[in-house]
Amino acid sequence: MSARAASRVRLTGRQFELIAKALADPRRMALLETIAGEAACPCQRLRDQFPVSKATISHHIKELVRAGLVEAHREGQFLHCEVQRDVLGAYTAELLRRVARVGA
Amino acid sequence: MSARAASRVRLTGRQFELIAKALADPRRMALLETIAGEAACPCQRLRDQFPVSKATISHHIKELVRAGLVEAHREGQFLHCEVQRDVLGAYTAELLRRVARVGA
DNA sequence: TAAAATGTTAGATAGTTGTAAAACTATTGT
DNA sequence: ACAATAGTTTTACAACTATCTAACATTTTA
Repeated sequence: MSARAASRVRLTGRQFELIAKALADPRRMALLETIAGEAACPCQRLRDQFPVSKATISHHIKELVRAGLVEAHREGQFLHCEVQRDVLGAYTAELLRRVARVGA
Repeated sequence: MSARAASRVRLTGRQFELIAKALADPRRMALLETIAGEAACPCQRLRDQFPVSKATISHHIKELVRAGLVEAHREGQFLHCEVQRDVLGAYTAELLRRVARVGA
């Protein structure tokens, strides 16, 4: 099902770039992994697990949302973050497509 | 076969980071795509297609090799570059694994 | 209302990096 | 040997970015 879902997502060239950059920072990648480990992860839980300021977390979340890898919605004072696996799937598919074997 | 080949490659955490960073720059990504489009691409062909100095091309190639995405071997005065699709496959597999659905 | 908790924004700083010019090495051709 | 070609390395610089502190807005709780 995840492969079919990924094929439904259409990435623009710009989004492809944003995703690649978002994934390039190790800390941000780690944050994404933590978000992926929870159904709906509030930012505060991220602060408990990483030795970074809340400003930095906020910044990284913004980049992940901008890339489309994460969706965030407020619930009162909390910001719930949810990973978008279909977008990541579309990225890996496009990545492999761009480097596909010639004439195959 | 490409999926089986990818599963044979084992990425260290360090290499995972290097690959992510190597893919993050649009120009370097474009170079990788061009390399992938040829059986064995000499650097000079890259210079013809991109408006960058040879120093810059050399630098990007070095990063791609460092990440393991490209293998290069000299043949006389030429440097032939070849994309390592199994490494890229291992990267995408590891990426999806790290963000896999919980308990699935 | 006051205080506490959660997250955002603005500004500053330190580190990283993409780029080119220039000097260099190494190979090929005349 | 000389010149031309292919690529590397060094150095320098401008742009970007991860990070923090401090001030702010918003929501919950006492």
